[in-house]
Amino acid sequence: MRASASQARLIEAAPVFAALGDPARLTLVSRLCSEGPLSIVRLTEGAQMSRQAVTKHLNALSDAGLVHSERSGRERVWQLRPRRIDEVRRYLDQISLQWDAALDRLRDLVEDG
Amino acid sequence: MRASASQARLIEAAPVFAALGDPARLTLVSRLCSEGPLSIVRLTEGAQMSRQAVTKHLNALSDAGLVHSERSGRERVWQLRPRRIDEVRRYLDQISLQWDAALDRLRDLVEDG
DNA sequence: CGTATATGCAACCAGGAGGTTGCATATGTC
DNA sequence: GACATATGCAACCTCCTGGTTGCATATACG
Repeated sequence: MRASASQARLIEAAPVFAALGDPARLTLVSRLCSEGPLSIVRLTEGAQMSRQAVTKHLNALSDAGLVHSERSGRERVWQLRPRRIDEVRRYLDQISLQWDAALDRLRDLVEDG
Repeated sequence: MRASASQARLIEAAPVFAALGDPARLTLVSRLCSEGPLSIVRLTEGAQMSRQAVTKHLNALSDAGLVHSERSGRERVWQLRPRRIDEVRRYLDQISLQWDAALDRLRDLVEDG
């Protein structure tokens, strides 16, 4: 596995990180975690912003593949996509692995030189 | 562990995710991973932006605790803080755990009801 | 049908993010 | 000291983000 290949894969994670990088959105994710699938109105209760703002954040999370929704009667119910979370975790594992490998190479350089 | 407590901890991760949520910054992180500590000029080579822009991104990563720097002669050398990466990974573990717990609760509700 | 609820959509607005350029400062080298 | 290199700092600009409000639409319910 070349560094450039794994780097290209890592860069794909940027939109996901960006989606998680907002306190309001992280709060929504957390609530969907602890309370399960919820409608927009339910998610707006307790969130200190308008329903429309909540919808915007949910769409941002959806674009990143972190949540998905389904219309149910006159409600739209949102829930998490845990798979995507696991993918992000694997991205971070990749960073750690690359870092460990870099440390090894540096050590070898010192020893060889 | 109450949900509100773990949620509060999760929200603290937002700035770290935001720092990783930019392709340019993820590229810098990746390069520091694969090439080890680098000066600003070295990091600017290959990055398609000015040295000052690179510095801004490095400062953003630094604010999030993901990198740190040290002056060495007339250079400033930047390197990763792998500990912070591990912390973020633990945040994601927390999301997954909460999600699994939520699924269990939902299943119990169905069975009990 | 009429009414209340839940959502969708669009216009609008302030502030910050990400980029640039220009210039000042610090360090290495001769 | 003179010169080249590496960085720091500030002003400036553009665009996107995150928020709002207002109104339209869809569904439940009597």
